Amino acid sequence: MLNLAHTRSFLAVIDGRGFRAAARALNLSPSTVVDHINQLEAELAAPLLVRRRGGIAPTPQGEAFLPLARALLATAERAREVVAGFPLRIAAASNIGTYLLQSTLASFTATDPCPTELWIGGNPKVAERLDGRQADVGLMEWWDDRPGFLARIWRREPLVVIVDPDHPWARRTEVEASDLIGVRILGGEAGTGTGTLLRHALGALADRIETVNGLGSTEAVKRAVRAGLGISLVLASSVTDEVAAGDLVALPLTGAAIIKDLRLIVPDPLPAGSPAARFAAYALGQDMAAVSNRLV
Amino acid sequence: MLNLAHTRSFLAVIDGRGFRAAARALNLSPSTVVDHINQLEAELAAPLLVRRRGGIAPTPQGEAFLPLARALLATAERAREVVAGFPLRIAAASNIGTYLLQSTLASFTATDPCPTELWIGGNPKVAERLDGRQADVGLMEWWDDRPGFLARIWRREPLVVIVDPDHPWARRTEVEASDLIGVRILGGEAGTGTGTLLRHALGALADRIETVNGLGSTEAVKRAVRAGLGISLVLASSVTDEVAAGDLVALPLTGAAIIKDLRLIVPDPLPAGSPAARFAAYALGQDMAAVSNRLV
DNA sequence: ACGATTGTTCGGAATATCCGCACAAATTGC
DNA sequence: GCAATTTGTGCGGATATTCCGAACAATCGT
Repeated sequence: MLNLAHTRSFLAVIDGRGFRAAARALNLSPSTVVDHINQLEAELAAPLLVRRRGGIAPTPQGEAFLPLARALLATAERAREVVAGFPLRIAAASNIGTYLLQSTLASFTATDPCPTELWIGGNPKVAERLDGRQADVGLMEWWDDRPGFLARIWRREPLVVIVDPDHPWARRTEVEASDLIGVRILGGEAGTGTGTLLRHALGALADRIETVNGLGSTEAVKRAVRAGLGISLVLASSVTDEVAAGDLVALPLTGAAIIKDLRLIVPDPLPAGSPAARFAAYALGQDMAAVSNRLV
Repeated sequence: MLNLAHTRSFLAVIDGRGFRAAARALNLSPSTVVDHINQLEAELAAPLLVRRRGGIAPTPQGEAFLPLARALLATAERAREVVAGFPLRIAAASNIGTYLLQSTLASFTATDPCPTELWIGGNPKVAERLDGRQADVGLMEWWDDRPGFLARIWRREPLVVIVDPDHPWARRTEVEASDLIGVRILGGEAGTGTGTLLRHALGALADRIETVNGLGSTEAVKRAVRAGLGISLVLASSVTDEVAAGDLVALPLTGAAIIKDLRLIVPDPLPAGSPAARFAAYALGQDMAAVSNRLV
């Protein structure tokens, strides 16, 4: 089978009018270029170059091969560009995508200027997009270990209790898990990420909490809390602005700290050097392949 | 650098809708095909195939790569065809080309149907064509060891004395070298292949022979001998027809047999498997590479 | 005639290729 | 249902390829 590296050497020899110049242009040793040409000639079973006193010249076969060789290399280059041109499609769960990912993504694209597409939606939708290969990287609050993917914990974000500034707890510096009993908690209903986490953290007290559902987004929850409709548990990062502005009060949970493990998911045969691999390496601060059990 | 063998495996997997079928089609083991796809994905830094329950499917990148991969393989194939389509250009000295080569060439093209071109001319012209790369193989009576070529003795043909049927020697069965003294010999003048050979074989008697020049071709020599203008020394093979028909009498030389070494010449970096190499191997009954000191 | 340059061969270390085997998961057959 | 088959995959190692530095022959410039 024809070898593109050998073909490239042939073109370099023609263009550089010599083996030495070709070797210099390709960062190879001259003897390697000689090897390449010899193998190319053996492969095509025809002499391609006449080595003569002084310079070199293509044989008729070499002359005929020349445009095809150029086409070959150009096509290979175009293939690389076309494939590399595909944007990195990130799918993130809404609060991750809205509050946490932006800065990471901005600094990533600053160091690695590859086109990216960020899609934000609910956790199940993220999983769905990963499954349907509509996303190259997923960021979500849980992962169900379905096969064909690798999952790593990206960040461990604590949940904080948020109350409106007029709430009785507004002056407190922390909240005990047991304080949550009997209080109306907005969001965090059973089945959601936060809800599951909440019930798990409270243990035996889990069935005595009171949650209100129907509030889709974190933004809606925040508005409801500010309106004094109840308290809530959200990612600390999602309320930094409101806390700074005095619109909301965030209180850490003590006794049973609730940590949300935010996971980064990639399809398992993850080609090394691909945008997805580069982003994962950047986000995790380490190469994903380091912990993968596959050749990537 | 992109690898065409890997690319071919990719196409085979797509076309065969699976790794196993691809491996079968390419006479490879399935694990090799897996390797190829993995390396291709690493090379292009993008996933190309989704391995799913049952079958496989190309990713968007794979879909985009597909036509380029096909173009790549098609171009490589066309390159091979174009280069292979060049005819084998044989240049032969006139008597070799006229009397000896025809049968060899005919049986060669019967076993190896590659397009051939036979050019017949004088010995110096043959060397000239080799030097100017207008011939891929040369067949001639001597070789001056110019660099860049390999020479092998193709055949060792004895020269015979030919006389016309009415000549006093016509009833003899052989001729002594010393008999040639004082006899008018047509052709064989100093400087020609036969002339040099003749003088070398006769040794001390060399300066006592009488040659007539001005007869270019062997055919002209034969006509002159039949006309009783003198005798001559020619390749035995060049007069088999006339001897059989009784138009000429051929007599072997004794005492100092004159053997003409017919040489086959090819350019030195002789690509293995090329038409020239195949012809040389066929004509010599052995691979030229076996005695070459180069990688061919 | 001399050194500088060029193409080449040679031997070796690093690397890639390819396969047989074994395993896991999914599919098929009964 | 459950075993048998099929399919993709990971692993280890025999084999081949790749690539280089060093040394050499031939050529060119001056």
